[in-house]
Amino acid sequence: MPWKGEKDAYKVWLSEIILQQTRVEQGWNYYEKFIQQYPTVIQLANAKDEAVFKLWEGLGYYTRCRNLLHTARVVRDNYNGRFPSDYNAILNLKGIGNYTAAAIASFCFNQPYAVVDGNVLRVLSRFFGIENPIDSTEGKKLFSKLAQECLDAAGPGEYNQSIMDFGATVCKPVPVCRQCPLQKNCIAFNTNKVGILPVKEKSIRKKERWFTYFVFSYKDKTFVQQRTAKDIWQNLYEFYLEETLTDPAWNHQKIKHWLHKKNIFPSKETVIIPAKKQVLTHQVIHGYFILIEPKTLPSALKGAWLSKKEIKHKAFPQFIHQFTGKTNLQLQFL
DNA sequence: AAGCCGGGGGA
DNA sequence: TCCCCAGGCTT
Repeated sequence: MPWKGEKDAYKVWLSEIILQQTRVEQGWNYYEKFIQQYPTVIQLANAKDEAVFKLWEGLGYYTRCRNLLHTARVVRDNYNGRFPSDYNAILNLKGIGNYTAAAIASFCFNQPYAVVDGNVLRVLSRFFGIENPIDSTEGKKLFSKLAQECLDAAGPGEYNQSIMDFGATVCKPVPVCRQCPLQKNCIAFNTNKVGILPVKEKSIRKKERWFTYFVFSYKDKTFVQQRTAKDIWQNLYEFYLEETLTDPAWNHQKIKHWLHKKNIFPSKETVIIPAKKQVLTHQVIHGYFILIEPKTLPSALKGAWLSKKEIKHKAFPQFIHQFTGKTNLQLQFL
């Protein structure tokens, strides 16, 4: 792994935050961009929020970005720009939970705290044949206690790296038992339960939502607004949004009617572009982009009219980015 | 204790 | 499709 042996707490922290629920191949370019742009935690702390969100754009779980900024500023202001080495002090920083605190404490300061992530849960549940659900409260307690007991106190950092590497390369979701050096003592292997471990009890129900984005452009500017509600994509930007519970099935007649109610009159034929659906953790977003050039500037909209250049510096969710970023047709329109 | 938060890739 | 990813915060 590219970060092997890294001791700089800023770099370890940054990479751990970026890699939370994120594959290495997906997150590593972002890590390198961040380090290049902000080589020290002080420089990150001094950055403008919008610039950091723009750098984070596309990574998902955007509260991580908000917490990243917050913690960088706490480290700058309360810890003289150096990460604390005490486990509980690390744990108290925003965006850092049990896993990340143990990772920083053991990798950077060689303290005896066992990491428990998806890899570790898989390895422990299989090797010891534990069928308690890993997402139950008892399960979490049981596994973190067991992990702590297994920890090699002589080299906690190296032990933590090793068990995660093992889970990532051998004891994978679909494991390579044939190559496994622990096969002989693995309870799951010997009782033919590799396929059912680890056990999870909760399954996520996904909610369907329909987003119609009206892309208003007037002269060389486009209307955008920032998402502030307690909902997905907080702090990111978007176009004018109309949400429905079912497929609005837009056609030109329906749009004309909708615009008329809002006292908006297009100067030319509108364009309807079905969006590519976006699957999130708890919901599926479907929708449309409807391009409109009004005759006069609609006054009722609460937001900003920005030029193409200004829009480039704002962070948008991937659902919108896949639309603004791709084709020339849409770029010309913007 | 349960629900919520993105986006991508592999089987 | 479904599952998983070097998880954490809010209610």
